[in-house]
Amino acid sequence: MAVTISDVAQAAGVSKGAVSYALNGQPGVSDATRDRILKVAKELGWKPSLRAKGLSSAKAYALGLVVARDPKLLGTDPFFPAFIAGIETTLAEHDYTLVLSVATAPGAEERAYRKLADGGRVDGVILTDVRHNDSRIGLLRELRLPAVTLNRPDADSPFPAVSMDDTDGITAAVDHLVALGHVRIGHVGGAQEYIHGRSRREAWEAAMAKAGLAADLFAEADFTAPGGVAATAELLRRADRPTAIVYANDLMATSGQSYAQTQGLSVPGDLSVTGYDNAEFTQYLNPPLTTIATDPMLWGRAAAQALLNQLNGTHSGEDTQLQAPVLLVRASTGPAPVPAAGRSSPPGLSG
Amino acid sequence: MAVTISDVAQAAGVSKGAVSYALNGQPGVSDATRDRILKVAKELGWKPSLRAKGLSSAKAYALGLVVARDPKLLGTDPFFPAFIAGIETTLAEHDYTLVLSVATAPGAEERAYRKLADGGRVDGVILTDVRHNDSRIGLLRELRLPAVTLNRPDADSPFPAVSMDDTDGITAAVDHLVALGHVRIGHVGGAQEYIHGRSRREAWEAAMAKAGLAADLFAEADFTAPGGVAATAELLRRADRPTAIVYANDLMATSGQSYAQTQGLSVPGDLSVTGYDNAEFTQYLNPPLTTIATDPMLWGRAAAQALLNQLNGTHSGEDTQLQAPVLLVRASTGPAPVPAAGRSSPPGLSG
DNA sequence: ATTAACAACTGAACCGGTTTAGTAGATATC
DNA sequence: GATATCTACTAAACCGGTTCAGTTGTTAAT
Repeated sequence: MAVTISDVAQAAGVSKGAVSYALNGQPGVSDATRDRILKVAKELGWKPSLRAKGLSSAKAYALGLVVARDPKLLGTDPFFPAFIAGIETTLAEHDYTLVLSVATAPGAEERAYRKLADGGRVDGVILTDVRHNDSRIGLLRELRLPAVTLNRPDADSPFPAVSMDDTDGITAAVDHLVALGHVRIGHVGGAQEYIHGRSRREAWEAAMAKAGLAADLFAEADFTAPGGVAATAELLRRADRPTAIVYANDLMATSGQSYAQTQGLSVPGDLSVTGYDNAEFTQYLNPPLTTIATDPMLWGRAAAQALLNQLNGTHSGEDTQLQAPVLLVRASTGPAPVPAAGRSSPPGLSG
Repeated sequence: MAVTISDVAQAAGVSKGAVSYALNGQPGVSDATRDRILKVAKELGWKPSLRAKGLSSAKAYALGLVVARDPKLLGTDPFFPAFIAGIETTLAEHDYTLVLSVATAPGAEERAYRKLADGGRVDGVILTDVRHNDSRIGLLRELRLPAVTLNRPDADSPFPAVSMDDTDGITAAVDHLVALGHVRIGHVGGAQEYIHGRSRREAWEAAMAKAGLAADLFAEADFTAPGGVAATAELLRRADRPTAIVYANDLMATSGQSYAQTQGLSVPGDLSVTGYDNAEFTQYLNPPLTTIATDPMLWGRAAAQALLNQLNGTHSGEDTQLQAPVLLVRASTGPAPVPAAGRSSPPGLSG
């Protein structure tokens, strides 16, 4: 068997308690004794059992993350891996690990949170993809599970939030398009059930209003590629079809751009396109995608830190506000097309 | 505080031991008593503490996965999210959770495994991205941490493996290109340090040999987009440049295709391209990418199952062999170009 | 000189389960 | 009728830490 605290205590000629004090830097042992104990512990290669520690101190030394996504969609989202990497960089500095749960089926999400809470597997969870009137907030309160939310929920939430304002990025995209002479700038939004779906649409509306333009070219989609195609098709069918579309994420922008091209439109000649997230593949699209670069890793770091602070009681009480994302201009945006005399539709869109 | 086994015992008028027997379906209690105990437990809402269970039964009820990747690269890989989702579907049926570790810095990988092993945070780990002479195998043996590897390591490994043969997919891609009349079929390989990097190259070589073609158009890259660009550039600079390139993954194929297009080559007119993985965005490329569709979710399921089997001693001793991936033909592959008389290079490649 | 305060430790209780050893009562064995 | 066997249970040890309540020896205060 592995070496335990008793082995160390015996080898050092002290009691278990003394070893515990020595290890945890608590008073109750002299410096000389502490050094001796630590030396013996090192020699024996003692690694305190997390299980025993957890039992006696009623902590799990783990944080939970439940990702609710269609598995098909999961692989397409560049956010999570980087976000998780960010969480890890924070946890690596503390004695915590990350327990990841993927809920693919409906209903599985709540079960996942209960599973994490029930046996005391985690000390707290990070809530992503916060929804309008998110039921998870009540659930977590009922389960007495500490949490941190990504962005502040619209419903009343007792949990600290780590926010990254969408407004600036979307505003920058709209401003960029306006500067290029675009007037009919559409928006393909993510599911409005998600607060980041909403906030991006609201940011688009606000930016349009600021520019004195009507925000009437909106199509709701669901952050997926097929959804992006459908929403793009809908916007392009309109009589006053947009000359530019601001998408709520890269995947929809990618599929939307691809769809427009198959319809005979030139990007950016006939249609300018912007994404959101700066997924790496977007720079290899044809044309490379103008998009908004967020920093998911930083977000992960901050969220984990906020949760740890809350757990050890050093939470400031204020939400963490992260730096706003920046617009990356690439080749998918260009000057607004000059309307050709006597022809209102571009080729390929006659249907 | 939460309700414990003692509360249940007291409420049911039995000893703690009886409750434990009743809960775990062990003999030692009559059916009548068992029912009564379970009923009381349910009424009180008792959820046995995983921590206590873990301490007394010396189990963590968790599996570990260490992902060693540059954070930049992480978000681009469609494999992991789906793979993890697969692991979860298996774990959901058992009382296990997944502990995820992301190692971004060099050296962090070994630390991550040690961290998981030391405190007894996990009962076993799943090893992905197995490398040539992978040092982790010795490490895990030293740490006495059970494991399952994805694909069988080339070095001697005591751990069961879950394998998905690359050969068939790559062979199908080469055959497809040969059928289209291609003769100079190159391969942009992943890092040859990885056994899946090697096996894909070997599969390409074997398929070329089978078709009576020379396998001399090889360029090693590293599974990243910039690497794909560099390797593609190298192949296209050759005097006998390829008319088709089989890439070891989608990301390199994407960036390689993009690079070829910027050099004035038409895909597939001048150059046919195939990927590997079937990342969702590949169908929205311009042209959509011919690629090889694996099933990472299935792989995750199988790996988790194999590890659980090993942990409870029901491991069969044989490696699990998964179904081979299939070729998805899309528009990035087409007939080999007919050499134009008097011109050996296409436009744009004069430099 | 006496008491108080304190530092440095020990022994034991405790966290919430599992598991072993033991016991009482019923039933079977000869 | 004495002994063995089985069932259904209990009490207590145990897992490996943390922490509380004492104990001892030393220094400070009066």
